[in-house]
Amino acid sequence: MNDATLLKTAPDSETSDPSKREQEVLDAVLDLMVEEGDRFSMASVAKRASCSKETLYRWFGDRDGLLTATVQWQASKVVMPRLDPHRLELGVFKRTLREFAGNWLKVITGDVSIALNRLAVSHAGNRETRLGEIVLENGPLTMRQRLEPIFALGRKAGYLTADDDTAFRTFFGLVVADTQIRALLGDTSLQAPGNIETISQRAVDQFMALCNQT
Amino acid sequence: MNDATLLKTAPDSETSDPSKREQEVLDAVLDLMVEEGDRFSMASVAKRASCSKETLYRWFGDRDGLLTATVQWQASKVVMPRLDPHRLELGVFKRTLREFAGNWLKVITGDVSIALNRLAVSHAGNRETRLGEIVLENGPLTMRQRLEPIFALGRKAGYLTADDDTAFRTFFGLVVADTQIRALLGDTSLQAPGNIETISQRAVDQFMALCNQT
DNA sequence: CCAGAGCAGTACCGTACGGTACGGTTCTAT
DNA sequence: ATAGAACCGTACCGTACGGTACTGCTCTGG
Repeated sequence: MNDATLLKTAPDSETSDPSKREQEVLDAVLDLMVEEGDRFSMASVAKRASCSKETLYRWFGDRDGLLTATVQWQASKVVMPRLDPHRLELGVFKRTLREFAGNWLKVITGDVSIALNRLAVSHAGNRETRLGEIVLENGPLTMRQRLEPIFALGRKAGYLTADDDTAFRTFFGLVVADTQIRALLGDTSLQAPGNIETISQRAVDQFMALCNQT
Repeated sequence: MNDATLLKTAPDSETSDPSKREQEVLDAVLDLMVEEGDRFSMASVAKRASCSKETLYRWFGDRDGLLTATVQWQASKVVMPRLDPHRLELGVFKRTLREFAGNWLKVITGDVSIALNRLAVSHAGNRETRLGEIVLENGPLTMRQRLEPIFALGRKAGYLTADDDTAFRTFFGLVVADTQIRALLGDTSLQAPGNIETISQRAVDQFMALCNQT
């Protein structure tokens, strides 16, 4: 059926997709991460997922392997809407960017994203682990990849003149601003409803004003 | 001499300024924090600072007290230039903002700031500790306080129409963008020399373009 | 010169946790 | 039906670290 039920028991956790059961374990880890940050024990994971510690170690190698698998699992779950219209009117362009911005803000202010980024940040800086790298790849860098084709279309239609570097940096800054770092530092004053829509709207307007100047 | 040499031995570490010797200890902690993040032991602090663990506990209460004192000590060291000209020509206004932006970028990409923010981020989320709160207050919130009088002057001179909330969020976003989160996640591709000047320049130009629209 | 306090250095204690071993049970493939 | 593997639950081990206790040394005030 799935590779985790084969005799050889998932040889390398980094290459194979997690089985159903493994996914349950990883979701348990995500829960614990939201609740306790980095301070959960392997025993608590085993208990929460109703599995044995031995199984955890057989499947994921060690604690860091479990964390890595969890981060990758979450990354695989977050898919951003990818609208790629071939013809691009200004209204559609702006709406696309607004949706993108809103979606992004919702993701980075979510419990799981905050927990994951806290984990990655606190583990970054020591070699031995690739957590920071992975979150970096699946955060800003992936967003950039998804944004670039939209920028390209906008550029083609004459709405935008800046290069990808500048455009992305500007867009990121206007949309995210201090939201993420404040969330990571524990600021809870961001949960005003409708806040995200207001911010997305303004950010895209500002972005257009900047990139649309002749 | 100073209160730490009195008989009562620094009753509450949160209220009194650290003595010379205490400052040496706190600087040792900062060093260790840069080197090993959050994973240094009290024993390693004692060794590095050539003091006894007992002294650490007498002065700072417990590990969290030591971390808190360290964060506050560093915060007290970082003073941003505070130029407040009473008359404000456009050139001076823009130059002031550029210097502010450059200084800020230099701070947040520095080793110590990164280590401190990593620490605060990883400790945020659990009650029991105020580290996130403290870094938040001494990071974005202090920057905002320092920026507001400058904004006020600019507004008075007609260079800027946005309210403080919008102006600060916009300025922060354009200046910092993804720099800080990438640094915290371990991205080292930011050390290009002259980078900061380029970014500051562009950010302020963009800021003026946005806030200067009639 | 002496009394007393603070401190460095070190030994010590309790605990929590990463990682392993093992007995008993369930599932599967033949 | 049965052998064998995976797996759960739990007991176990070693270690690392937070926090305390103890022993002298040093410095200061009288």
